[in-house]
Amino acid sequence: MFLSLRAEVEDALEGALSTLDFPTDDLGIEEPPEDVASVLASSVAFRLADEAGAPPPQVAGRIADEIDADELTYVAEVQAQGPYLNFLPSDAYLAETLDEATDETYGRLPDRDTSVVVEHTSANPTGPVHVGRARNPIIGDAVANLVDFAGYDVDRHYYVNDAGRQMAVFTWAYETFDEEDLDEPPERDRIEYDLVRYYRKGNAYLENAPEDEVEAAEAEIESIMQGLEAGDDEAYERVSEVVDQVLGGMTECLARLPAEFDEFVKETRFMRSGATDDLVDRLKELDESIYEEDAWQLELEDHGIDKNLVFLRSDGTSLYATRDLAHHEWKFDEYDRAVTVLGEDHKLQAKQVRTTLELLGNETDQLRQVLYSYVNLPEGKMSTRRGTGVDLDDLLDEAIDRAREEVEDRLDDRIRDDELDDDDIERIAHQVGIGAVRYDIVSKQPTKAITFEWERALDFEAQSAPYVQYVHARCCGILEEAGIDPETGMDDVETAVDAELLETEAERDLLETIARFPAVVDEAADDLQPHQIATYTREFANRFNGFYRECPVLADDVDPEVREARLALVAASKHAVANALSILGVAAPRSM
RNA sequence: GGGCGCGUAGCUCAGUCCGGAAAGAGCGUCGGACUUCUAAUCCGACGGUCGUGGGUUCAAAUCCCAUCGUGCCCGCCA
Repeated sequence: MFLSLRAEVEDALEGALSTLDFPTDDLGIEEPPEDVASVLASSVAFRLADEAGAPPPQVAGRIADEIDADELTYVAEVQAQGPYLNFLPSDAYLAETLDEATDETYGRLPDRDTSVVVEHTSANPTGPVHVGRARNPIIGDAVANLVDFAGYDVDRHYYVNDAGRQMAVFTWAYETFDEEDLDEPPERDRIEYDLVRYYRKGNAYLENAPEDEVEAAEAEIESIMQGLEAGDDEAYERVSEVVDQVLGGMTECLARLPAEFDEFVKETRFMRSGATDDLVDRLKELDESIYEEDAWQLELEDHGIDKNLVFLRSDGTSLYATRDLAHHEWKFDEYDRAVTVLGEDHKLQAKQVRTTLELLGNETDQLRQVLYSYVNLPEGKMSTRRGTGVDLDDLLDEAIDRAREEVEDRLDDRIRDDELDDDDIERIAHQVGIGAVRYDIVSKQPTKAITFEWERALDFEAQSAPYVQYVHARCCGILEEAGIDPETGMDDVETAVDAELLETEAERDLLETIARFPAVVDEAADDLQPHQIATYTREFANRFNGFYRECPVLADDVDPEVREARLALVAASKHAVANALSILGVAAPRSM
């Protein structure tokens, strides 16, 4: 609805400016500050002051006079306030918003008939997911949800690095050592916690064992890598035994967030299919290709990249980057667009990949990269190989535990009786605990550095998930009290209500905020920035709480018609906040 | 040394791409509001030369230049 209003304002303003013989290239349309009653404004009068030979307020006045608001549907009035033009919303605007928003899918944009693959997480299958990389699945999942909600057909991919040296090391260690060689029991009863011990053991061995033993081990590792390169089934199966098990465990951990995938794409796939070999041949043909120090590389200096991209080692094996190029060409074949969420340490590599894909004749506009910076510990980086770091499972467990304590404490303090049973408490603890962890991460710009601290990560105070979740619970509470089941009975809400009955400022503010939701989705999806949705949920919650304070819905002294209108407003609010939370991947509790 | 991020209240952050209305939240501090549709809420107060210095503009947190601090990267690793 906001988008229609905006289009209408643009048209009207453009018309008025051309009638007055002013240029129309920049309409200066902007969103006014909060304390101004309009929904859209324009500062165009500043720019026109010179040309008009009059001060901005006078110019604004002339433009306002030129627009006949009676001819506009969504604009009730155009006011010149000083140098600014303000467009006030009409009742029709609010009525249509209310009508649209009482639909469950409110905010979802029309299908664009465009497929998008969102690749995220793609952590090496070496062990438990740690918090250092937890931003990736959380941001990645939210980006995928966002793009999906914005009307694209989305597939979620996890690109599995199963051909790198570390997987050969892991395979060798898994085959070489036995349970009794390991120092510690698994930290948790799940397969990746068990197997990571072999990986750590293998790495420690390679660092500390006598030289001749290390050499023998290296020979074995090398033979695994050569086997993979040759597309050898036996090597592939040996590595897969480790990869599939570890990945299975990691998938369970990620599912707790929840972050789920449509497909796990292994990089060995592109070695076995011959795609990597073909790609190497094509790379060799490029003008930028050179053969130096026995290795094939690409000189990208002319394209603003100082570092050469080696694509074939002197021993004839490919590199991660080579396979990733083949992987990207495959994605371009299968999808209209590709989005990759990756850590900022891959930035240079991402640039090389993009440039090289372009040199190979690909349309790289369809590739977008979302970069985030890692979460570090106060004492430094987290590492699976060294076993330093906080496991994501532990963080989630702790968050749930603290949320449970919180629920129980609050239950004791409650003035009202809430009929929360043990299942409710457990459900709320999960929704709030995990929601808080996700929200904390997804609500910030991904490029900001984060240092992990328990207290901060587990802060449930306002401006975090529970604040927004509570608004949803309040909506559900009102609906239930009115005899409507928020999960199944939302169709029972009377939607053909008179929006003019919503006459208080709090009601209109809330409705205007609801009206902006689809526009927020549109812009956030364009920018691939889910944190814009989080910012919106905060504003929304703020507005809703204002309404909740000022406007009783079910009280006895509320006029029945006003009651219906307010109930519709609550239903609309419920949909807006539930959908916004679902984009963020944060649960929307029915009670808390 | 070079490339790319980040720097806004004591703390954690929106706002910066696309310049406009005396800079917005939350936490913390202080003071208020539960016989009311759930107080994980709300209301009020205190708190800022938007890292620093220049420039462009009618207008700069936002654009340009310089500078300082900080993070990441600069492997025939992934």
